[in-house]
Amino acid sequence: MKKEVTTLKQLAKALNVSISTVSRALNDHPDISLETKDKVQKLAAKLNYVPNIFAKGFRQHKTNIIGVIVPNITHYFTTTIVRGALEEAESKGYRVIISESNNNVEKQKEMFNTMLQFGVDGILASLTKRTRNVDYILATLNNLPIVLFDKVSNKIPCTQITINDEEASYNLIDHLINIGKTRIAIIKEGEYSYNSEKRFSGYLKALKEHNMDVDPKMIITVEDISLQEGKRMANVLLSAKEKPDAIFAITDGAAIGVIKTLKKFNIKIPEEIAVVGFSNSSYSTIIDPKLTTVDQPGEKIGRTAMKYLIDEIDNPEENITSKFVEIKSNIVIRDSSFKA
Amino acid sequence: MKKEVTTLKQLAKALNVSISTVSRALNDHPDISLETKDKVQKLAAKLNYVPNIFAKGFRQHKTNIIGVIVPNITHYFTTTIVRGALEEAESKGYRVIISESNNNVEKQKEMFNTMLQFGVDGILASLTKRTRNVDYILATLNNLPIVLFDKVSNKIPCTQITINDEEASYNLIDHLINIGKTRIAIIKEGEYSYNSEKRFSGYLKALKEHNMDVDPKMIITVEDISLQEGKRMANVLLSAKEKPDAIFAITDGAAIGVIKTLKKFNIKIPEEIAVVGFSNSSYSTIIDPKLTTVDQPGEKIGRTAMKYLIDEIDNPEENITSKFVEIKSNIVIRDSSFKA
DNA sequence: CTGAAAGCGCTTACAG
DNA sequence: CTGAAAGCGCTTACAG
Repeated sequence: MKKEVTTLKQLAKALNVSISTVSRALNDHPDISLETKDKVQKLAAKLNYVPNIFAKGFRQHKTNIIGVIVPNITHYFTTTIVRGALEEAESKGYRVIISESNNNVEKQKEMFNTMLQFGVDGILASLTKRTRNVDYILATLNNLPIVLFDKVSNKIPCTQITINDEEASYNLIDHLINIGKTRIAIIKEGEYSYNSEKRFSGYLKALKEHNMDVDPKMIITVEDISLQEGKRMANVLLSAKEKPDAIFAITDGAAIGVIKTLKKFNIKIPEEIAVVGFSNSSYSTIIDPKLTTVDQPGEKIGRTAMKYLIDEIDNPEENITSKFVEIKSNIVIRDSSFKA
Repeated sequence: MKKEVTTLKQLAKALNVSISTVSRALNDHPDISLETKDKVQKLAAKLNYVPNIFAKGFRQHKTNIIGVIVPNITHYFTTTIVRGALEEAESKGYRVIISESNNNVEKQKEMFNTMLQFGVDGILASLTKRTRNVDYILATLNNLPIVLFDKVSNKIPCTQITINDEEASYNLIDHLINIGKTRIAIIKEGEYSYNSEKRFSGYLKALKEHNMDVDPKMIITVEDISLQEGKRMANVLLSAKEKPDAIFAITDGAAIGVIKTLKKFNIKIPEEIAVVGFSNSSYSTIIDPKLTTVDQPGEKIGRTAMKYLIDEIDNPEENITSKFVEIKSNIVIRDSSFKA
């Protein structure tokens, strides 16, 4: 079905010049006379000539395609990152192939391979939560620039873009302490989760700096954090002998689960128990009370990551090195922790 | 930086056979002896040979890449469609290039052109709301198969996948009437919006079939429907002499805006005023009361659309024809319209 | 059963 | 200032 498309050959024939000349004229090569350039370009425009990117890329070992791998494309935060990455890529003449790993390590491995096979110029990836084996990623890194974002891994020596998880988390807890909370619980994931660990260490740091005790009963670790787990773990926390007066759930989803449970028991938020989340997802203003959380600038993360990647594609360096870039995020204080 | 990759040539040299033979052996061509196939395939595996898809595609005038154009990639419904489309495409050996038109007609036009230039094998698109000029799409359609989904246009003779908007909307209104509502308002968009019009006609149809009057005061049309507009328009409806006893907002976002306003005025939902939306977005269970809405099976829409597209790519037909496919959606009754 | 050769559309070092 | 030729990695009709 693909119809005939104008080629250099046809232009050359119509104008009685060589293909080389047409190619140069179209690429504005300095050698070509203005006159020739002019007539070539006019005809090209008239015949709607578009270069065959793949012939070109094939020739130059470049496809102008960048692969993006994300664990779950339905997450709002992810889509804002993708949007930023797309904008940046398109403005520089690149196209983006997207794939979803569904948090499945096997699928992720397959993605890296097919991306390589499809000849992408570089890969932007956020890893699945449980990425243990990174051998194939290291192997890929030998062939292509890779930039990681959000879910990164310090086992991979490449550029990694994250937000200031630890600092933001510290600020959240600091805020809770400042409004008088003294018994702050956290709902987090295990040490396999990069982001969770960072947020947890921000939590610990804040408590320590305020000389507050760390009560193991107030530290809840779940396998896979979610709204459901938030609900469940709020129940667990409420059944403690000494209840918390604030709960930090390391994702908005879980924080919303917590709020739902607290509301069920008619617990006043934030007076009896304050709740804070992380992400500033679009849910955070739908829920009542509106959620205090950390605003993660997704588009900026996406743009920044793509910028670094394209830069590495354009200026290949021999030695691959780790580089950690933190994007600043800010806490957004709302009714779930503070009533004006 | 792109490193050396194993090629047919290298395999041929190493095995002392011709490139043709290697190519055939790898493609399991019946002419080749089992013995040869075996030794070629073994070495290929050992050297980690992956075919260069672009050389192949270039040769065969096929890229195995499909372009997907969506108005806004951050919409949850859109992401579920994309997920379905990705799954289907990947299972058939295709990759997907995604681009966002940001509901901008100029950008959309550019997308179609660069997709063409990048040599995609087909395009899957959801159009921007205000697509008037479709000339360039018709021109593209001459070169490539196009399948439209969600935001479609009957001005373009191609396969179009939507949900049963009219029917679903009819069912919603029917439900409201059955629970005793008699004064049902609708918040919709103008006639430039395909989906809005369909939903509106379902509304009218239901009223008519129940012999209910259509009160123009109960029909609110906004330019661009959103949560904010939902809030605003709920205020307008509340200031009417005769208030509605149910409000149908044609998107969940707007319905949530309506609920927020009603709650502000302490109006009982659903007793005084019931609220229904459309989409079954993830917000619909976050809001209190949970929202009655229409579940749109996004993944199925995506899978179906991609299936049709790939089918058209594989079996090109000479004459392009319109084909309308409706995916069934179901209403989900929740607290905002019915208290058990 | 295997190979030599042409060609997909483009760029570019070389020659003039 | 312009052209002829090689080559990117692959497939396939043709020949043997």
